Amino acid sequence: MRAATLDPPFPCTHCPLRPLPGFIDGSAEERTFIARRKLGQLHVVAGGTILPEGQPAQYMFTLLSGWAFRYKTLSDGRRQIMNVLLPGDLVGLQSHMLDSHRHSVEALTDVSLCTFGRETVWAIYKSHPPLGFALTWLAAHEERLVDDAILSVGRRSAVERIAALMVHIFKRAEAAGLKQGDAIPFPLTQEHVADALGLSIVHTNRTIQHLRRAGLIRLADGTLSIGDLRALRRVALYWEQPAEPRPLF
Amino acid sequence: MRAATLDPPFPCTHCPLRPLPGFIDGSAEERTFIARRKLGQLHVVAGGTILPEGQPAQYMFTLLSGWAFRYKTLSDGRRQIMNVLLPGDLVGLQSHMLDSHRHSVEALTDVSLCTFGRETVWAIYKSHPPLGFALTWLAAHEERLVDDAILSVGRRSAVERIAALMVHIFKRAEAAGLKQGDAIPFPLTQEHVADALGLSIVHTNRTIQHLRRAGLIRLADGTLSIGDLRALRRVALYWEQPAEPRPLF
DNA sequence: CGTTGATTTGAGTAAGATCAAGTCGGGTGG
DNA sequence: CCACCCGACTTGATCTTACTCAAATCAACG
Repeated sequence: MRAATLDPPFPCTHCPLRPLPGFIDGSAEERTFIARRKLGQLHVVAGGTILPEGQPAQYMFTLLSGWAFRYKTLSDGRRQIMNVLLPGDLVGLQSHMLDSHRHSVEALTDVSLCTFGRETVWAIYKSHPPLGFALTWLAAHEERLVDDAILSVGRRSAVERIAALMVHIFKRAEAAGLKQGDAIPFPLTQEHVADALGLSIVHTNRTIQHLRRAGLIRLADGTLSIGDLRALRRVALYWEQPAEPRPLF
Repeated sequence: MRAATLDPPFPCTHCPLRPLPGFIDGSAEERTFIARRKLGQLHVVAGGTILPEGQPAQYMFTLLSGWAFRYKTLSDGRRQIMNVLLPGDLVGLQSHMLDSHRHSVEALTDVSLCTFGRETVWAIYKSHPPLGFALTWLAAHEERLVDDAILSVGRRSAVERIAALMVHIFKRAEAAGLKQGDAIPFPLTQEHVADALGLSIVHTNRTIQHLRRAGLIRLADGTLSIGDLRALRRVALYWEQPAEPRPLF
């Protein structure tokens, strides 16, 4: 399943993410500090495992391109997806702090990741306090995403959950520069959606169709577009604060 | 509902939490740094609001004594409890990073909190890198708790959820030094349990009774004890790593 | 002693799960 | 080129878990 290669460092000066409006530039000095620390790019094919639950943490990554997701499983195989990971997202910060991976991460599409060594994290705090702060910021931000997710899974109905997830992913993909026209790529299968929302596949399917027939989402061929965002938000009881610019490592 | 008073600083040298085995001591220098930054103790009565969702973040707290919980609500009132807070837990770190409270925090019992000002967080990163690291550690740890919670809510049955919650709270209360004999205080009502697990009150009640009759938990008069921890774990499909010692602010 | 919050019980219902097939499209190998 | 395979998606039928509504109990408290 796993096919991974480590390429020589892609020059951070040509980082495709940094120029996006959603990311904080940081000082030139900080940027070169990060660039120097980068070990290279890891490529993982769709379906491959990026981090395996239980193993000791070794590297930390920034997702450079492609989609991934974070999940846990129960011993009998039931799976819960905690979060979807998009370009710019940090992979493995939590694992790094707690010394071992408390969840798995799997590539949803072919993926490339900027790779950092274990010692980098500590170096950040010691020599670049603002970057240390940024790391905590990212941890707090990630926690907020999971907080939102648990609200959905615990208290929203199936339609509301699907609607909320679609809005959420749409906005994040947009911020990551993935929107083309009025559509974003949507590489999740209905099984992924089900596992993210605590629903069965069958019910997920019927609920998606319901939203499709209501004209609230267009979802086909791995592409999602939303006709009336406000209406979909209303269905989901979902209002988020406008996304703040975020640090990038 | 809210009744809060701010007392003059309780001397950190007599901190009742620091000596507990679950907490990291830190250097004497770090301890005095924290002690100096402490503004005083905030007391909130049971049922009072500690942080209100939506408001700008102003203070950060360490829960010194009592129980609290973190939650979000949907616009129609449905409530999801994300996490229970015990002595030693940091309150409002996430809010601090994201500038405003993305969730509410309510006191479950009468509560007292060590209070820190907004500027303290930044000072930590600038002058005490290891404490900055510890802050991120705590954020990562909190995220792990929510990750575990969403696994329960999304993929465990009602019995499994209740069982997992009981084990989880029991172990955490124990680590916070709250175990007396083989029992811990359990100030949550069944409504709290329901809102933490995404269940209705009625079903929560029946499920708790089920576990009681099976002899797996004793829960009465605000007190919880567990006869056979291993058996309860088996019911919950719940195995956690042994708790690591954690930083304390 | 009435009120209030928490827990409990009963009855009926609905949302969503499970089981079982079937479709559809894109590879793959003969 | 075509048969067939496989994964993703669909559909139908049935069943179960958990929800809703309603009311009773019970203890604490003023």
